[in-house]
Amino acid sequence: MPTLQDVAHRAGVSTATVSKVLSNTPYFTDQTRAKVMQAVEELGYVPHLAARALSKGKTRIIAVVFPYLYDTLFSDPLVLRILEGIESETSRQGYNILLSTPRLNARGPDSHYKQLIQSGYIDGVIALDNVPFASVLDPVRKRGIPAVAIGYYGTDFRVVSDDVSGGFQLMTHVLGLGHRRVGIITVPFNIHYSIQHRIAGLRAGAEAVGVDFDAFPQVDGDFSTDSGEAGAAKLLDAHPDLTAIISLNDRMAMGAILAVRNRGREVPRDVTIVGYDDIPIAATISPPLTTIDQQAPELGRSAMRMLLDVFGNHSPELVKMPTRLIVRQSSAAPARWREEVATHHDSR
Amino acid sequence: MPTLQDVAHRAGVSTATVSKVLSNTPYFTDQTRAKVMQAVEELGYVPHLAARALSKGKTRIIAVVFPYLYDTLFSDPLVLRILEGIESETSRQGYNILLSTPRLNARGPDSHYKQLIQSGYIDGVIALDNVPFASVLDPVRKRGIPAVAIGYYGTDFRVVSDDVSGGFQLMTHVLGLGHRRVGIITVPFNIHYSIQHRIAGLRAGAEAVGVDFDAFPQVDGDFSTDSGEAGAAKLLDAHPDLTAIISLNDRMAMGAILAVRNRGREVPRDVTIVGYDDIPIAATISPPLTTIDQQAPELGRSAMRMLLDVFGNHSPELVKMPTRLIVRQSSAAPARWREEVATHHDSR
DNA sequence: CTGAAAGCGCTTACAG
DNA sequence: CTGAAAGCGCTTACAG
Repeated sequence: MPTLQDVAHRAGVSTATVSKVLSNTPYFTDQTRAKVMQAVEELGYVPHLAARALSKGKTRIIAVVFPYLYDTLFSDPLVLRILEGIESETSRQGYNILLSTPRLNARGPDSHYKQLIQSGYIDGVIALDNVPFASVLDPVRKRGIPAVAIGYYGTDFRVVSDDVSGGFQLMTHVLGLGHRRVGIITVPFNIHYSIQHRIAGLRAGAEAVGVDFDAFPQVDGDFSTDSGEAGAAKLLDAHPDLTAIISLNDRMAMGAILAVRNRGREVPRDVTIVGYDDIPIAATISPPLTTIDQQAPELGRSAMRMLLDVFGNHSPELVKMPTRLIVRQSSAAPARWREEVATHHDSR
Repeated sequence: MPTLQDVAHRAGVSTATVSKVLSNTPYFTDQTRAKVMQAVEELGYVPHLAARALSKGKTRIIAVVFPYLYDTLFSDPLVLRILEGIESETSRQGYNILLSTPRLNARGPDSHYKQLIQSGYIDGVIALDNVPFASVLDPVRKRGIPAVAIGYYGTDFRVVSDDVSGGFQLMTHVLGLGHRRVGIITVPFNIHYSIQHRIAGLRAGAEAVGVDFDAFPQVDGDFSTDSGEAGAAKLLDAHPDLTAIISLNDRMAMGAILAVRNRGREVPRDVTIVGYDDIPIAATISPPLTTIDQQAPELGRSAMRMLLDVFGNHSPELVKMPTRLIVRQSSAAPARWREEVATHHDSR
């Protein structure tokens, strides 16, 4: 591979000159500039990034860190959407993505990851950081590397989805349809900060309509479809009069739809089901799912833009990404069910 | 950050000694070894990867290349599963993943990607390479970087799923249930090599049972759920007597289920639907989908292991990953439908 | 068994 | 406007 030296020789100038011309320093004759560019062209010269990294102290590599907490990391479509957003902005800016999925437990992330962070390979970090018991950003902060978190934790510079508003939209939609017996499938608080905010939003939504949130039965799932099915089963069996179930992610909502069907009822005729996330599949299942769009790709893009701000020594403010209620066919007014319930039961 | 020099000073030895001790060269007093290790410990020394990369010519960075061809890249669950496999093996071996998603068209991949490949940052490449008109591995080959393709194209060292066998399993399963009027939803040949092989497998399966494959109607989709729904609609409207539809991916199969329902029929009672890929959602939709498991994570792991072989100057043979037929509730014998069809129609 | 020295390919004050 | 030289932090023949 041709080096800077080779280019310098062929152009008849010093390596310093080549370097400066290539980095677009001003104050150069058009002539030298042309000579250099021609030599670059003829030799097919491409800068050696490791060498540049060593002398500049900058690698143009961004570590994208998704802690490997649950097995859901690689089965969660949301992760891929966020990655898509980060990638689009990152490549547009000429940065590269080093994908890191450290194992994380209460004692912190694994040592291979910690070495990577300290290795000088990384200009900046974008991390999903949403668990209370440990942060993948601890070693990053210690090392003084610019970092942005997508989540409620770990650093001053953060991008979050407006989970409170999402919860609010979901609850007011369901109550607005006329439902008053609503079950909720959530996830243990300590697993995920976002969930706490979504719950707060649900509560605020109920209060706004003048309904007692604490009267609504809740069960815990673990994000998986199976846990949603089990949770909905538990809710429906304990509270047969429920007309709606709010699930705090889409996959659990899909499980809830199955549970409703298994009990010989229909969605949304008998029970309204709403989810959260708007994963790609949500629009195409049957019935298509009413849910909250988090704008995951935009979350990722926004994080990368914020990181560039941090590079520039700015102190960007928290970005709170608005959520959007996506109304599809899985939610409907409860009226019909109430009218039909008597005859429906008789006909069995 | 402490450097090798700092460690050398504190341990009272030369940098050469520190370097060699750390790289586990033999021939050292236990004493010097201990002194060095202690200094490393006390200083919290971590090697600077860019410096090491420059002097060794090795970065321990693997580029994982997913060409950005269709928008399906980031909405295809299979991609995430393959990435999961690559990641697990890669991190186990102490390598890092640089994720690259070059834009690819007939003139080849974009120039940012080509620069990256030539930049000296990359020790090896694992690429999804499955389109006939251009290869992301061209620049890699030119640069002489070791590479493994997951797919039918681009390099001598390849890992593929046994698509022929997958097609064979699918067809013999459907025919084995007794179906003889089978529609097929595929994708234009020129988009994806795997599809050609799956079709060949379908044909072989039909021939093995003594059925004329060419008598089965085919329509083209584009991998999306919507296209599957449209395709199935076309098939069912043109051939109302079909009792089974084979879709060459799961998302199109999910669309096909919708199309069946929209026509007032049921899966699998009236029409059997089978898919391909076993994406995570396939098990949890209603009815759960009969499909082919490609073992995507194992495909990824296997590619990384093969790359290590190539690093070691071996010439690994093509790996053909076996597929597994996953029988779920979306497929059933057509008998019942045939018995009921008359009365069923009358009752409308 | 250990060290001095050159070199990996770039960039960047510093001079001129 | 251009260049000589030092330096980024490591590794690796080569000596001893």
